Amino acid sequence: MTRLSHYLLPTEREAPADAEAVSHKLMVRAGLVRQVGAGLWTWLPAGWRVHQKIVAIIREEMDAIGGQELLMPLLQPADAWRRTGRYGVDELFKLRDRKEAEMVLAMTHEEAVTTHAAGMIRSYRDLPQTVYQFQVKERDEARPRAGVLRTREFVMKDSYSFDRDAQGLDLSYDRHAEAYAKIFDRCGIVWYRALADVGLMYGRESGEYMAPCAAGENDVVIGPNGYVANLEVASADAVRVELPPALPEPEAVSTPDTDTIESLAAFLTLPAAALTKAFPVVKQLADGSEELVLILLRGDHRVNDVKLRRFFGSPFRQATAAEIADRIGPPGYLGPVGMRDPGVRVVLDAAIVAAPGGYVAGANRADTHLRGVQAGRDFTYELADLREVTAADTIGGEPIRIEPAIEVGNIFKLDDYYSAKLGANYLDANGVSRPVFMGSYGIGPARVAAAAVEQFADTAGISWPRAIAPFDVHLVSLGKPGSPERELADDLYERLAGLRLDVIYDDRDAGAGEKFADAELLGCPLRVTVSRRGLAAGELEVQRRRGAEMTTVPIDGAAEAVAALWRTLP
RNA sequence: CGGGGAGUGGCGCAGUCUGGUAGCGCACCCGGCUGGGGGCCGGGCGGUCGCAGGUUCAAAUCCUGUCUCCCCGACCA
Repeated sequence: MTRLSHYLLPTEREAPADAEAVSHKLMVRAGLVRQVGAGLWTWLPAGWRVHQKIVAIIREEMDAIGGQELLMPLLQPADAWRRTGRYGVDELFKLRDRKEAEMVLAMTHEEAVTTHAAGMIRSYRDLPQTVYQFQVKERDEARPRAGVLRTREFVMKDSYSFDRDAQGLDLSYDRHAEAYAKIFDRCGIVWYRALADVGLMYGRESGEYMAPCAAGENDVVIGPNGYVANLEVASADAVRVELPPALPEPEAVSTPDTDTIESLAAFLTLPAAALTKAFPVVKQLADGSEELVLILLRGDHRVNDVKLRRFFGSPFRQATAAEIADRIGPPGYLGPVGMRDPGVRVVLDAAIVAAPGGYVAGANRADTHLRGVQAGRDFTYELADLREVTAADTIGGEPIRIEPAIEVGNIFKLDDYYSAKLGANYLDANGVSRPVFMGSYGIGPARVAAAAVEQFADTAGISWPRAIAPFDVHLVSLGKPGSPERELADDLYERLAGLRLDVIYDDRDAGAGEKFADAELLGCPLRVTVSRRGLAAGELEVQRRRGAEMTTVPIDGAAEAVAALWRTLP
């Protein structure tokens, strides 16, 4: 019998002073987690029950698509990480053993699993395979934050698929996508699958599973017809803008002390969208060479770094003041026409040419801008979608939303990136050696829990989806030990447990208010109250946590009635 | 990594400017009352004031160094 009088559930009336996120405050207050250090958390018994319920759901769905559970070590030799090029990653914890051998604490397990694949998979007959584990990951985060949302150590479900070729990988990837949809639906959270950046090191395709919530660190763009994309990669139609007519040729305008878009717009009494913003960057190529590029955007738009990096296919940095002065013009008055070095490459954001008319651009001379500038006629350019979507944009004429969200899972097509580097090859039916095609798929159970807290909390506390609540029923007994209502509660506990419900039984010698407040804080889907009052009336009070609706059930057959009600809950 | 803030009993805080016996609320322990929204009365326990060094007759308080934690941003294979 799980009695609250003997259960380690240290609830707090007040949240930690330094907590900001709702999930951080409530998970601490409800006695689910306690902090050990920055980004390092202990899961207390009730919190661990939530975590393990999420794990159980994931395990069932991974098994359902043929996943095979295994366990790989957290502590690993550095060698494989050097070979995949990931040893230099800042977030990777590095250490030495007593023999001074270089070791790492794994942040994921591609190196280990691919090394195993290289040793165990020989023939096309050995493929496909999918393995998975629940294992701790270690990341030396620059800034852990928001309770268990962003930590340095956390359990991840990571799975890895091995296929003969890209088509096989596509199937494994799709099967994971189906499993993930079931997992997040079963966990009862609101989620989106978003288009995502694959990063520089990765292959073809990836998806991010995003749970919208206020504490989210990512922004997702949600449009019509199921369009959902991470803001990093999202595209949309910019707000239309009325432009001044194009002039036969650019015309210089004196614009003293207008080196910001705001001041220039005010000076010319034009909307910011009728101006152009010049953003000089330096593309950094793998061979160490660099190239100065001028990015041109509408005045009301911002550069999206991820899009620009993808466009270049390489990292970039902002140009230095010296580089700008030498080859373009004075800061605040940059533009594509009349650059000191006319050979500087100009890349135009697609939103600029979407509207006809003449733009204003810097003249590359102090205190001077040009009016009536037309791309193509006045300068040569390349076109690319490089701007960050704004909430005012539309898609197909429909409005969009931008919501903060937390990434609870992701799926990647790695192709042969790791297998090629670590020699994971097999012989095909013709005896030809080929690299294994891999996929990598993660879910963070802690983030699923935190997202559920964020999404459903109210002023009284947490409101768990029933599938991942620490307990199904919070049984509250009022009255003194030894009283008839206590005896009834004891009996009810056994009956509910007999119906395979998980019950937490508040048998403490405490006031009703305290017990109710703790029950609402902990957030189990049903609260059942046994009291003298109810006993006299022959009924029990049942409160649904979500919405706080009260009902009563007759004492006779109460357990069955509670179980039936529980099955109807979200 | 840049900026800002904070370390005083389990939690939340005051005291630091202006050096002089370490306090408050909650929690906790004991006794009693109460028993449907964190109730009441009485009596208690608990703190090397993050750490180290210095100044001083005397340091939570002043000085130096250091560690840790939080928030915003950058970053986030």
